[in-house]
Amino acid sequence: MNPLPWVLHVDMDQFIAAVEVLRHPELAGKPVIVGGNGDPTERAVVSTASYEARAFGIGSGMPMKIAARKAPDDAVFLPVDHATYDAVSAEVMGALRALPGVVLEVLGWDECFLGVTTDDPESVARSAQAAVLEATGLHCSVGIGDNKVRAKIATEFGKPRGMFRLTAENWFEVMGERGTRELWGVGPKVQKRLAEHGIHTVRELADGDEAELVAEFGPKMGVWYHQLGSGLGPEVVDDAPWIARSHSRETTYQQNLTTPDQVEAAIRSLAEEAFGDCEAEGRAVVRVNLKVRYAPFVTRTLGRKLPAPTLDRDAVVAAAVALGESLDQDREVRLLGVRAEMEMPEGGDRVERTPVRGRI
DNA sequence: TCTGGGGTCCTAGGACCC
DNA sequence: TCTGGGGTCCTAGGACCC
Repeated sequence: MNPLPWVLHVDMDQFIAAVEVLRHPELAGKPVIVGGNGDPTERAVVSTASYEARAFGIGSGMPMKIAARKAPDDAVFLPVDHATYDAVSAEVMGALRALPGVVLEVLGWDECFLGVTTDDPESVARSAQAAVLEATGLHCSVGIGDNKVRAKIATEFGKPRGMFRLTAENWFEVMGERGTRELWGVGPKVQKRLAEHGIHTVRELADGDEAELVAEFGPKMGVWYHQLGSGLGPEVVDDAPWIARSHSRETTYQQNLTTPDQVEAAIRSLAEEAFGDCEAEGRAVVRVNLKVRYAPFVTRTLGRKLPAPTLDRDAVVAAAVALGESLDQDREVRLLGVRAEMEMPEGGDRVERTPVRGRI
């Protein structure tokens, strides 16, 4: 057989919960729920629930208060511990990067793409699983594809601890009759808009009229969604170091902010922290955005380009505070974020990327 | 019922210039 | 007085992902 280029998608099984069980073995077999500071009465959401907790209908993204109502008496709530997950993630990536002949692209704490040219991708997948288990004691699933889209989607069929191959050959057989929501990059809004055009399944999307999709979603996304229906996507795994394009800070307040003074103090503090990330990288700030959630859960964004790229802390904070003055002062603020966008890296030319957002 | 915090990228529409 | 088309930049907002 001829060696061919393959894309493998490696995804840790219930990563955060598994890390917690690893260091607290007595939790094995119990419903474990990790989120916020571990107090289920506070405003926060679930980061990860163990398989035992999922059996009670608890899942990531769910408010902790709701999870607490669904959870059985022996459930364990734990705080999110970023530093530990960072460290374990680095071990996982290190073990995978050491596999012979692979290019590794990190997607998040608990997942990555591996690019490899081989005539036996399943064998590479087994090696990857063994390497991760050996290095960390954790299990992972692997999707094998002829591009990133198919590899990513394949992983779901391999969970837990398994693998699945999805290519042009079996794409429609596996995905054709499934809903568009199962595609990577199609969320609830796009699913609904597609349905309004009579497109409900993956096959219907592939067979859809591209001009109609472009009219609905614009020149880039229209074409992208159409191709997604056929499982088409980028084939190149890129190991270039990831460079952040923006930094932000966001906080949910346990009590709503009700006065202009409280809002200003919050903006000042968040802007200083976000600026600190830019400063640490020595990268100038070009614009400041303010993201605000009013009660009940309405999001507003305001932004301002700075007169010139700057590393002046006071100028950045002042810009954020000035934006805050145009907020609706009559409404209560529950969650507030400040985003400080940074100048693009030198050279400007950027790798063509998957229009699937959210790198980390 | 109650909804995190970190990101990325795309689009619409207005302002402005030639 | 009535009026073009194209390009670029900017702000605001939307959608999605982990």
